[in-house]
Amino acid sequence: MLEIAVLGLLNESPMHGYELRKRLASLLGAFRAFSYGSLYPTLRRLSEAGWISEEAPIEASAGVAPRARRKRVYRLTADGKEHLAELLAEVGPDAFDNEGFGARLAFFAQTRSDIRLQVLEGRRRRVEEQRDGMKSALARAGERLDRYTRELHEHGLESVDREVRWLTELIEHERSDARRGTEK
Amino acid sequence: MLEIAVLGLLNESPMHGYELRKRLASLLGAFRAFSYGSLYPTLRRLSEAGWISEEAPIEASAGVAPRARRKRVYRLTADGKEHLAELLAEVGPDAFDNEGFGARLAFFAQTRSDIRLQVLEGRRRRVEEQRDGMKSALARAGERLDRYTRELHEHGLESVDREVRWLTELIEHERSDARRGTEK
DNA sequence: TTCGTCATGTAATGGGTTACATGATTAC
DNA sequence: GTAATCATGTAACCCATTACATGACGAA
Repeated sequence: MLEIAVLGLLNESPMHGYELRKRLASLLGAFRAFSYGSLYPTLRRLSEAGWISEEAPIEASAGVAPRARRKRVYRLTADGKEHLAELLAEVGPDAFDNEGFGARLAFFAQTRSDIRLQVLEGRRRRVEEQRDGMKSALARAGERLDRYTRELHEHGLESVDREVRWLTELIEHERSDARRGTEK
Repeated sequence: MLEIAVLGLLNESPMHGYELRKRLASLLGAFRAFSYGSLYPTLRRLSEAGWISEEAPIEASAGVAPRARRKRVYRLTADGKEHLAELLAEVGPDAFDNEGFGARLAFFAQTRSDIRLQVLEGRRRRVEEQRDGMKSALARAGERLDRYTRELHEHGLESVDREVRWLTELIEHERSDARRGTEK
């Protein structure tokens, strides 16, 4: 999750950790922020794996030892680019849960069109299942539930219902794009 | 979170762990399930704290030693009832995030009316802040965003917007209930 | 010169999941 | 008699947060 987000952002442009965190927050819509306590260790790990390179700040030459250890700029390596492409193309179960889907959608512009469609459809299937489960649970227990619990469930149901419709629109859009691409 | 959910459910009726987990899943609308790996240790902890009591299955008297260690039924103690009331009345920041609010709303029927109003209003304030943040972020970056990221943000914005309106309805309902209660 | 914010990091902790292990009970 | 599901539990792990610590830089 953090991994895919970091690699995806660094694919757009090299950055240092602090900046990365801000872009992360705005990208993921403030619903996920990630603290430095997880970001920096992740950068370390990705660097050790060879997926990103770490451009240390310029060491001053003379013996002044300014020890200005600032702005370590990270950039995606060729291996990292490849790894990111693999991650984005993984359409396993993780790609359809809230987090995984959000991360993938955020980098859809960097994703192959056929994969985009698979992700969208898988996500829709998942959300539909959730919706159906909620719907039947509500139908079964609806009368016995107190006002607040029912209200909570109904609002939740409407939310997933809206998401299904939204996904359907995205899928249709994606399909018509694909058609336009092949027919001529 | 698990603590409040477990205590809240046990306040409705005594139950054993397995059953508790199922009720938890349906109560929290399948968006949170909790595995046994967290449920049983929690039951142990709550039991040690004296908030719930553990009714071990009946030991057979004769020397047959049936070691039937099944269905440990848990029930809320007087201390536990008190503790639950305190938890539900805590209107700190935790009460307004997704998890905390969901847990509290699920047990609103067991919550004092004035606390209900505080929780609803705090939650609304929180979601409004989120909405405003998203709105201005979208206004600032909207044009530069690629189609998918924008779509994701817009859908997110609509969702929080809907939640604000929903909360407003709940609050008004709550207020009119309170009026009906005092005016005569 | 002091305050805000930029910038990087670590250690302790937390709250959970996964995978595993065991066995009783029920339905077929 | 065997499969499903009821029922309880543990150990290893994971991914993150919190709190802390440090210090540079720009603006008032």
